[in-house]
Amino acid sequence: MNAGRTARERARAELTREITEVARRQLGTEGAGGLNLRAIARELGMVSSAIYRYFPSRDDLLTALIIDAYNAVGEAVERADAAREPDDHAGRWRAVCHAVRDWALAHPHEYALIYGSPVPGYHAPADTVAPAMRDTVVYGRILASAHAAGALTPPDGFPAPPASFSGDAEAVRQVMPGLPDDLVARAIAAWTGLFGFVSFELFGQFANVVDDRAALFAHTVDTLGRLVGLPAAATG
Amino acid sequence: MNAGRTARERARAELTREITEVARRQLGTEGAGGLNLRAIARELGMVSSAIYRYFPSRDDLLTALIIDAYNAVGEAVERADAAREPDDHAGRWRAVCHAVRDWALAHPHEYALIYGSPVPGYHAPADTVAPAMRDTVVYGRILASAHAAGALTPPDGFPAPPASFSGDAEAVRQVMPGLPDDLVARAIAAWTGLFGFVSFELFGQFANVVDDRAALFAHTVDTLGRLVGLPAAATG
DNA sequence: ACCGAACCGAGAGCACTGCTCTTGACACTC
DNA sequence: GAGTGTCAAGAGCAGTGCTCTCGGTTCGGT
Repeated sequence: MNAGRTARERARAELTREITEVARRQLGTEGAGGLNLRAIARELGMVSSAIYRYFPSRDDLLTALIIDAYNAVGEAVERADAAREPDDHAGRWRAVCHAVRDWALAHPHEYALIYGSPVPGYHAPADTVAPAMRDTVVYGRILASAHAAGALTPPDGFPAPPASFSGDAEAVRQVMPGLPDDLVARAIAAWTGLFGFVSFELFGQFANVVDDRAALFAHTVDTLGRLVGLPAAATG
Repeated sequence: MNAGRTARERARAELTREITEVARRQLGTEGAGGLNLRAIARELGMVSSAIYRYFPSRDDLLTALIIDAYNAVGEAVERADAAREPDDHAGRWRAVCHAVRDWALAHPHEYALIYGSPVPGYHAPADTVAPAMRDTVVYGRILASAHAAGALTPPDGFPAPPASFSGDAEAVRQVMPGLPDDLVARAIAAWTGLFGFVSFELFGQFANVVDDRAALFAHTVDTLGRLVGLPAAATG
């Protein structure tokens, strides 16, 4: 997309990219909130006010980083999913979950930026919602395809969702078409459970409690997958 | 604990309390990171440097607030648990989960402070670990007592945790004695799932997706409770 | 080829932050 | 009552996000 246009525009695009790059590195060492326009400018050998030619405010820079982060985790998830055989639904689920955790462990501050507490005073603009959905879409696709293939055999003995849930279930079915209400509810529980685990691990809630987090995570993923009806013991 | 001592010491304790109180209110409107020593001083009619007589740094004030928040949620959970009949394990589980969510919804910024992304540059001192355990201890006590009463009938068809998990399970059994490894693993999944749900709800991940969050939460709590073996349909 | 307009970086400056240091007044202890 | 430790106040430092103005460069239309 960078091909044509004037020299000025190419320089602008290049500098914009450099700014976000330095900002992302600064985010990696300092965390959000420690994001420092003047330090970015210093590292780029320019003056702080020049940054404002490219980002009208600190929040706009943050928004760019948030979108990047959503896209990064979304891409990681998509790649992990694509690497599996399409009808290996349990394998895809497992791969996707581990992709989320691996990405989070590799980019803790970016994970915190999108799945941690919202930055004070910052309110996400509409541009973020599409990238924010990428991983969820993949997740829904896996379950929908598993359900369509008749590969979901959810364990019973679990309560049914209340009738009032059917409206929300219908909305969620946009990303996982065909699933009945009770499986939609379980899918949400599994999805939030996944991120709950990763957040606990990343934010230090497991300190001095769980040591072999990788093993427990793998087992938790299997348990949550089983909850939505994926087959229990596959090869991996 | 405030009874004796000199007037000076009482004044000091009083002012310390007032500072944390104003800080907590400021936290509620601005969120952490927006916590502003000068504004606190202004509201108290004193000069900013005077604050440093009571808290050596902004981080120490934050630590006090974190401890307060852990204690607040811990107390809410303890109260919810105590209000139920001791052998109504499903009811206690449900009450505890709803207490967590209710408290979080009532104090979103304080929840974010302790269960959201860690504050940049801040590292929790040891004083925080005991208050941080209060809710977990209650949770473990419920499951342990349910297990001891033979009230846990976990659904089967779920995978067993790997043998390597037994070490961690032994450690976790300090707060839920008697539970077998597989139930310890499921208990952690349920606990992280609970906070994953609350975090998703509070941090905006459910926006435009789930509408009737209270209903879905109640059902998720029942589902997670069933996962660890609590009876499915009780009166509530 | 030129010329006005748009864009650019530099720099000064504003209001604000956390934090430090010094000063003079007060309260408590002996 | 003298001496000592504690206190709030104030000035000040280094740093922040952001605004505005200033010359220089580049672009697009004529």
